[in-house]
Amino acid sequence: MSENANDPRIVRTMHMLREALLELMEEHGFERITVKDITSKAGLNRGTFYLHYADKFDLLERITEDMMQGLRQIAQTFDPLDLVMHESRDTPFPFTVRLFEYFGEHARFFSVMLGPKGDPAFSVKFKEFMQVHLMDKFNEFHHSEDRVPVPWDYLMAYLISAHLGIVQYWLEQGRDYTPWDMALMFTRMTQLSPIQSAGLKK
Amino acid sequence: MSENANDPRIVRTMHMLREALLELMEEHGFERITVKDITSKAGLNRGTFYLHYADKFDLLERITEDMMQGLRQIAQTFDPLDLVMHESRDTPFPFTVRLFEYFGEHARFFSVMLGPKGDPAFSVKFKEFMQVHLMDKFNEFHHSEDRVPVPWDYLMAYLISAHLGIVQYWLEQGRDYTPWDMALMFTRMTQLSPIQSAGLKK
DNA sequence: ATCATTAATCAACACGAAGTTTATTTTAGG
DNA sequence: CCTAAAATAAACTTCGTGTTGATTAATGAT
Repeated sequence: MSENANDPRIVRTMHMLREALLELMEEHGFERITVKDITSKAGLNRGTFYLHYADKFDLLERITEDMMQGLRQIAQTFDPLDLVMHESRDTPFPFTVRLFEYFGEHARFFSVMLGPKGDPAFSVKFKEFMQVHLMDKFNEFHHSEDRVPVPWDYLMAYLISAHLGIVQYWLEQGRDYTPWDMALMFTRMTQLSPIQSAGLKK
Repeated sequence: MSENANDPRIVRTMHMLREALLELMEEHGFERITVKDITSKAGLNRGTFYLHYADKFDLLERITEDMMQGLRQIAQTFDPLDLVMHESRDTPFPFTVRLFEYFGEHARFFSVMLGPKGDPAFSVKFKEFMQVHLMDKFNEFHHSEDRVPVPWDYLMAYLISAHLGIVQYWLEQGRDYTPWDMALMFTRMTQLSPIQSAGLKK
């Protein structure tokens, strides 16, 4: 054989461990979970766990890294032309729609990780992602430092956290709107409020 | 003696355990901390811990409850007249100033708990507090359901999370503005952006 | 200053999970 | 069918937990 990551047994085992962890996190939160819990929920031997992961932290990190990778991949497809195309119309960025679709596809992960049983460090990662891929696109508008009612960095913190809150709430509500609706909310909120807070427009 | 909570030994011990926990959380996060760590950092016998708390979760809950109690006490002093008084002027609510002073007084706690090593469940508690004591005051403006660009509950989630983000960022930055400045930021942000997002004003 | 009360310390204990190791069984694929 | 590697099984050490009983130290009232 000699193959490693392609072995169907490994793929299957890792998948079951990941699913088991997320299910347990939903119930008890990461803190209360033991490796024993994970493997018994996955129907695997406890020793098998250590064949693939160092500990439960390692397992969570691997899952997280995969999800962030997925987000970065979507971010690559971002077209700067969209900024111009959708500036004045009341339509969402296709890029943002795609993001919400991704959240929906991996709803359990994002729901747990961004929820009350989740990992606050992940929220930070997530915010950094939004800073780079959503906010920095708008920073072209930011040139003059004078006469702004609110410091620029605080406005950024405000907006990023606000957007995170929207995603969290959407997941909590069981995704009661479509990704398209949500992306449109994003667009509207970033176009109506923040620009005025920054003092760039009446 | 027969006194209980007044005994200076108890007060001293509990205080040292609380301080030790917060220091350790800053370093390693709650998850990695053991009761052994806490007591040895506090310079106390491990058995002493169990004289006062059931486990490390219990300890954290007690601290948290005390802090929330402090917040609720401040919230009681809120004067509805402030809403009218400060509506059009560019001045912060005294109530909000007082809140930021409180965050500053207990900066270590809030900084840790709302930070990447903190407890996401606390952020939820904190949001609930803001919902009740900040947002619900403004809900008078909300009467007509039709023709709003963004659903009301999503706007609330947006605003609350945004405000939380401001507090978090302020603590991260080492409180580089005064509580007065911060409260003014709150006032400006809630007055400039959200009302327009709600479609109540051009 | 003395003394009864109670907190804090110390040592020992059983228990459970962690992480490792070795031998054995099962499974995938040439 | 047969080989390589993954999964299982069982044993083992280590470590933290939560508890208990005996001892020492401190507090506050007399």
